[in-house]
Amino acid sequence: MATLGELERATMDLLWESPEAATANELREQLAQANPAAGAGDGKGLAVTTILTVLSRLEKKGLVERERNIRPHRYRAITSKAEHTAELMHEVLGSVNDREAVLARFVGSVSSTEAQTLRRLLGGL
Amino acid sequence: MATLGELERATMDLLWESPEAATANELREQLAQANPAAGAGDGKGLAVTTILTVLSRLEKKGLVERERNIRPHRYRAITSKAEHTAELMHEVLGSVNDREAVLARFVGSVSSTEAQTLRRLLGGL
DNA sequence: AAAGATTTCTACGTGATGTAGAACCGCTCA
DNA sequence: TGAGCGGTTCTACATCACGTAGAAATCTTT
Repeated sequence: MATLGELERATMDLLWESPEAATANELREQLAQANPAAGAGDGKGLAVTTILTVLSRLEKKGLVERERNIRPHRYRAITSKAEHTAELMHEVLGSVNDREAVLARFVGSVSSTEAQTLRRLLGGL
Repeated sequence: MATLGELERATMDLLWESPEAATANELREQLAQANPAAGAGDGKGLAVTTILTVLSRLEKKGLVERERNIRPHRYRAITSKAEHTAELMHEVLGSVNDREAVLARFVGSVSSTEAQTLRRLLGGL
């Protein structure tokens, strides 16, 4: 799994929140809305081609898929954000030998309520 | 926490395994040993300046500190690899709103033995 | 002081990412 | 059916991170 740039992440966040597949233009507008052109306020935000480029790259990275049959292509996230994030965590964890040591520190610095959540999720109740 | 390049990671791995602080030259040799010059075998591997540059960057990133008072500066990792990895995991987790959803998927895709480990670590026994 | 060891500065190549113009393509409307 | 138009792909440039290292500056040691 690769690391995402700022615009890539913003785009993914929109796609992750959208239940429906979105078009590049829709995303472009949502991005403009969320990002009121901090600084040089040109009003319309990014160019559509920019969004399309980013979407293509995200597709290449396997995070996004699109419907090519309809004309304004519609894009959707392939996995949920939660799924993706969990995978990232596993990936990080997979880069070490002593996994237990890492897990120990990981759960060690979790809030007590979250620890509770974890116990529940582990079926330990 | 930033993402590490290949050489940066290799260097950190050496520092993480070393109980003593190491000099750039020592690291240079260890890297040459671990990496038998795959391809153009020049024998001595990377230049010392290369190692020093990488170490400076790692220092700037807050992963490494050095003793400047003695002459061949000695470098040491500031945190353990386990600590660092656990922090990374927390960082990833911190980038979402629905933490529980992520944790659910995370523990859901852990081996049963590892789940056992987690329960133990959580004091659930 | 000269020579050697060590560190800092400066710099270049490459790849990822932000950003977008130019060109191409299919559909609609006059 | 030809001109436009919205939409997509190609190509391209700037910036930044990282690998890599020479040149220059700075200790150490004899």
